[in-house]
Amino acid sequence: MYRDVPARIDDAAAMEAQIIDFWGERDIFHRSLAQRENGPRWSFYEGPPTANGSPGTHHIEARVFKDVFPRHRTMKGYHVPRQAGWDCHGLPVELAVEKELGFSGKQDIEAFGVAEFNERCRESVLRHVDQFTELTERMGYWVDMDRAYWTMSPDYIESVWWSLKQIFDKGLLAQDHRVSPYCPRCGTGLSDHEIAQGYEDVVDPSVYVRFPVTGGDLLERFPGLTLLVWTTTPWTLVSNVAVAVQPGARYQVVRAGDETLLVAAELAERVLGEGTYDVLAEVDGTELELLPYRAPFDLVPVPDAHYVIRGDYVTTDDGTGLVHIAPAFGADDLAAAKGYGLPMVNPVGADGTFEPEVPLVGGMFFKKADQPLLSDLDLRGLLFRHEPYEHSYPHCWRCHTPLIYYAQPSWFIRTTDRKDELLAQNEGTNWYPPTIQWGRYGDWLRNNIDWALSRDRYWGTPLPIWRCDAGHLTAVGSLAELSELAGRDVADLDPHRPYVDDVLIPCPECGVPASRVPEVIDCWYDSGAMPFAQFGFPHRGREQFENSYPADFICEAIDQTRGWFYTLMAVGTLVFDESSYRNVLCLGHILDEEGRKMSKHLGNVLDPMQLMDEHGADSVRWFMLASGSPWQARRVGHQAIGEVWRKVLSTYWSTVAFQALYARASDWHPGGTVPPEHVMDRWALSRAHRMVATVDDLLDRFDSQGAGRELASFIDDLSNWYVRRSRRRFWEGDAGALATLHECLRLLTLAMAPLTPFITERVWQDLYADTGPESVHLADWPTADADLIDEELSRDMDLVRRLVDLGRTARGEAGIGTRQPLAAALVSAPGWDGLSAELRALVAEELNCQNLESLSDAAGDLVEVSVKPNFRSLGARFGKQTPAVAAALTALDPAGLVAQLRAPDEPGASVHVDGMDGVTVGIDDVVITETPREGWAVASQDGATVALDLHLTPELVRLGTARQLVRVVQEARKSSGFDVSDRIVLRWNTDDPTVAEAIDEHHALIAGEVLATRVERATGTDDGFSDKDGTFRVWVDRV
RNA sequence: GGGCCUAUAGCUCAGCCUGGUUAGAGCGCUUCCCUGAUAAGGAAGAGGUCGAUGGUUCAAGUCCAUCUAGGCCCA
Repeated sequence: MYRDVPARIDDAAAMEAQIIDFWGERDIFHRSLAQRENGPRWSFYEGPPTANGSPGTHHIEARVFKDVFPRHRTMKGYHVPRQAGWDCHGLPVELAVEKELGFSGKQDIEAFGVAEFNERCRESVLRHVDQFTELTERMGYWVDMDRAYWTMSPDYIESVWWSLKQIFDKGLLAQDHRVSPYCPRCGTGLSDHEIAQGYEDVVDPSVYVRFPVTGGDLLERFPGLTLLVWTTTPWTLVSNVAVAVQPGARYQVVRAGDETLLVAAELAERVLGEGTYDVLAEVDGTELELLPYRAPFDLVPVPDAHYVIRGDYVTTDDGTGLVHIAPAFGADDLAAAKGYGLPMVNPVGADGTFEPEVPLVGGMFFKKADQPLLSDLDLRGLLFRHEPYEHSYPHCWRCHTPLIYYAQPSWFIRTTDRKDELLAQNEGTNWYPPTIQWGRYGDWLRNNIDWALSRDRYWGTPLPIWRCDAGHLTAVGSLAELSELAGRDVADLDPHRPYVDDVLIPCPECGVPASRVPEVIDCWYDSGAMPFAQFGFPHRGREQFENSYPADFICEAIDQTRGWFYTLMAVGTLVFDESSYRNVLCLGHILDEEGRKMSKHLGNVLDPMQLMDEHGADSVRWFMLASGSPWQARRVGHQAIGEVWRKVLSTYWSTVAFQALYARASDWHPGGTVPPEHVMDRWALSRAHRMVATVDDLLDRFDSQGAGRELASFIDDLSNWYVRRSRRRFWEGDAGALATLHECLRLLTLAMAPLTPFITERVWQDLYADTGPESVHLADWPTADADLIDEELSRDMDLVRRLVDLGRTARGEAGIGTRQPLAAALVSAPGWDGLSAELRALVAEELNCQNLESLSDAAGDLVEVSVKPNFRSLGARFGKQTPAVAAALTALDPAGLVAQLRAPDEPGASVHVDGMDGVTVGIDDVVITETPREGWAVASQDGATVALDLHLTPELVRLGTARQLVRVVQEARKSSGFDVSDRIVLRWNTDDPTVAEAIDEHHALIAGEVLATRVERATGTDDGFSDKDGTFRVWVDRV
């Protein structure tokens, strides 16, 4: 028996809260996993959100997609364990804590104490994880949070250590001096994918500086020769050691005013201005090699330097083609300078300021040094030109400090050694959308550079490498291993700094004490290691790991292409020679209603909890899944989410409420199967089974938008066609109708359950839990029965609905309401002749016409025929000749042509076309439109015509009046709050004798329609209900 | 400078892979209709050079090229 179902859900959030309690009380999530334990495995990896702040609306997006596909697969019988995870380490957490403590750099942390600082970091993580847990539960994301992996847990760290040791043993983990972007505020280098997050547009000086040549043949030929050098980082000029030119490029010695300048031929005009100089000579870049010059500054000693060198990377795209070289501050610079044995000059300290003893700029932050240096150059006449230059420059993604390209020792993973394998792994990965694979992501892989792994920080996985004074390196793969090496039990040690730093081991090679290197690792490595570290593999969880690797499905937003998607693939490929995922769904970002990124800065952030409390989690979920394309940036707003409820979920609910209302009213119980006989029932079931097959297929292909579209369209068909057309049968308690809607709603509820788990659970509890599994989420995915899918009936029903629409159009244009019965309608449409009597009756009833006839049966004179070529079918047959055939068809007498085409024993009509032989067209090659000549209200579209007989007899008018009265009485019943099965006494009154006559004549019909036990004429004229013209008045009383 | 995405009604978006001669939906506006479930539903009206140009084709919103604008990502 159904539960009593309210007509409306007024408070979606309250309903959802009850459902969350229900799931919790009955442990439905865990049971949904347990009951599939023996099913085939479908492996999903949860990308851990960084627990460094409060969750935002964009977290709902990714988490909905991570929920819907595992739910679908689970219903289909797969075992889909879902372990939650939290990304605990890293700069973001440290920065948040620094901010809380009011720190401004590493010195403060050292003074405060690393142990205490890391304890604060741990607390901060716990705090933020609580908020994520709350969001996750509220939105109905089913993921196992009781067994969540924490990247800061000792088990996890040990797994990471193990994998790093694997990589170390393969010779792929090494320390190197390299120029890499470095954040002077945070005091650490950043990896490439971190830099990717932090480009900001800035205005830097673009300066052209004179470097006077001090020797060589060229100077003898051109006294006063000066190199014109371009740079956007004037502060690096202090550390200049050389100038690089492109070998093979042409350089010109030019006379401009009283100066003799050297500049790339291609750039001379752009730099100097057209017609302002004379070219004195032209030389190749190689001829300039070793040409000495005077450095722009003499603030720090730079021995054995300051001459022109070759630089293959130098371009003549911008600047002057003469590139200033400062090896400490540019990767290319360092490489080019190395070949000449040039010194590396670095007067900038780790905090980003010039060494105090440097004249002019000592103690100054590097960026701040540009201005005084430029003024000095200007004073000395070396500044040729100075203009602002807007470009994007990398900044620290957390603290927004401009990064400095800085030579320093760092630990790298040599991913470039495994580039081909990474490309091969990518080849075997399915990307949604596919363009990412060889677009954005493939591009990144092809330009792969080594992974800068180390961070000179505190709160992170310590790099498990011990080094002795002799420089021997020992990689350690677990605390047990460390205990063995150290000769004491450290199995229970917190593997974080500073505790792990206190463990010394005798170097296995030379026996002298070795201590851990000071660095921690990039937290992106932590998350990339989750496929095995989430189980603590290989120290524990071996079976779980082996059963789940690689993942069948992962999903995050597009910013992870160079983040998690990369680190996951890189770690997997390096450690196991196989990428850790097969299918990856890559989501577009969420924007605000104006199409801008959501950011605290702009104040356009939507609070996710508030959003769900206002609209319900189901509406928000549906919006994320089905509104617009998931892999494109989308705008989120209250209006769009509210519409989901009004259009989709509320319509679904009211159909459920309708079914429950009439099932209960007629004491109907689900159970015995009633074979669908009625044409509407057969149609609805066919439609429902097709919906199930379609949604299943789309969800298999990760197309939630398509699935949502199909579900919404089915809900619309069910509510606004099946139910509306079948209402009378429900009033009568028709078992076929009730059984059909029961089954359709069951299929719908199951198919929709992965998308909107709350409302479907509510419906399941109210209608289905009695006769099926106790939760919709413990049910099996429904099987689409191909035998019940009737394509012919679907096509016929489409025609019926088209004809009904046309009939309404015709009524609208004639100004005759649908309630006024008409005597006849004429119909012409392809397929009309094949329509069954019951479907024709449907059209007649819907159009309120007593008779339907075929227009082509009507006398020829009454009918106007027009013929239009059907280009689609003609084009396929006649190609180039299509227009000629079409023109010939149009020129023919339409009536004659149609007669020929319709003749039973002829294959078609032959048409004369100039220059062509034996052209024959069939009935499908034309669109025939038939319309009556006059006296009818007509509507036509695409070869279908409905014509209404507008002639009203007094009988028809009286019947129309009766229908008007019925309608008013129904309205009266409703607004009086009567139950649908209440019997009434109906009293009426009117001044119009023809109206009275109509009511008298049809009183039995009226009584039946409105459930009146008595119909009587009254005398009063006040109160009651009246039609809008006031021609009659009615009173209703419950019996 | 490179890569990718987007451009269709006032707004939000389908349609494009697989070309067919009257380009759709929702929201909003106007008029009308229907309604013993519905915050619904239906019809009509207003609103489109389908970003621009060129090409392929009998036929282009759809395929190709170039360009413009916006966005994302990278150097």
